[in-house]
Amino acid sequence: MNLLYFCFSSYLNTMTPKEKYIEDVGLLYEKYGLPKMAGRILGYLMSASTKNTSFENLQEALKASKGSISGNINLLLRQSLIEKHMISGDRKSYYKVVFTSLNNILEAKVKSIAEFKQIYERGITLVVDEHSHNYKYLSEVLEYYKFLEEEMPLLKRKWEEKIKKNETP
Amino acid sequence: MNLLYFCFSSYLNTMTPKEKYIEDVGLLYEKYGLPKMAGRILGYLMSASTKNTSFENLQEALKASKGSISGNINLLLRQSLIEKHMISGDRKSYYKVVFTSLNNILEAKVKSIAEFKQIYERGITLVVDEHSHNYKYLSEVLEYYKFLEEEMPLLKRKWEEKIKKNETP
DNA sequence: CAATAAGTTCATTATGTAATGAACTTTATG
DNA sequence: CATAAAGTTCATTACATAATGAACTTATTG
Repeated sequence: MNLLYFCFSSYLNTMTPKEKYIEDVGLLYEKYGLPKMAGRILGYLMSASTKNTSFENLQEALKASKGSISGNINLLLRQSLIEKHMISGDRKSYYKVVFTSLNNILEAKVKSIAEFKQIYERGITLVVDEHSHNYKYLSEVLEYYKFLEEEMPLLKRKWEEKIKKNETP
Repeated sequence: MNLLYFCFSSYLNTMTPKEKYIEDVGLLYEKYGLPKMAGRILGYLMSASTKNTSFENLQEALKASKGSISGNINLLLRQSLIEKHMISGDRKSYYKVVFTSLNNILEAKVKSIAEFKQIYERGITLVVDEHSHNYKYLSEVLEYYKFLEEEMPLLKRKWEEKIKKNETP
């Protein structure tokens, strides 16, 4: 993208659908706790039409510093949201979104359920009066989280079975 | 809490279990997107042994400014996480955690599922080659979100039935 | 082995969000 | 109706987190 285009596009406030998409993915992931740049990287990788996306590609497309790209790539690698692959005879690193870990989504949910469940369990030990509003409140919420904790593995299994059916019809 | 206690407790790094609890609830909610102060208010309200908690109680317990308490109370009210109640002959406002909206938890989840689903739907329109890694990736994730979107209402119903049984045994 | 490419590290700067506190509005009371 | 209590608003300050960019490491190639 050259300077002329850049000036025009920002003046007229136009973006290609792809550029818009990248920014929106960035914002969505930011909303759910990742750095915006990490989200933008995911947006670029997800909407990429070329097979191989390098560090350099990302830097140019997202117009960000090496440091930021490097840091956020490694964050995404640690969270298994992307993976690195190499091409023989080429010293660059290439990245793509991870295909396998769909259950990551549910697993993250299960984790957060466990965290809240613990907080409610602790809370209940601090409320002395068993007839109080709070005691009843905390007990019920706790029940709900226990329910969710039981149900999540069932949901996971249900998904796995559905996949199996589709693969061997 | 007097100054002497404050100096001691911070110097020795001791906190009552309740104080520790309030801070931990604050951190947990901060992690999931609420301002820390809003989380601390929830922590205080949840672990309160007294029936009525006023604005003033909160301000004293959390050692925060009126402005911060006010802003965060109203945030929590808007999100239906707490509710206000009045006492006749008393011009103060009192607050408590909301008992009813357990399904808020699931509903928030359903909303976030819808947001991600939309992002994947948009992404798929940007990837031209139907045999590419990304096309397959986005299609599968999209399937998964559709599955979750279908399952959530079922889960909700299951919970409601479980509650009904417990109420009329 | 010098030169360069690829990526990392980290001190500095920038940005966004939250808390503060003083001034203000609203409501009640003697 | 003056006074005070209860809470809100908002400009300012503080804080936490992210991005930058230059110096650095590591690997590669002519």
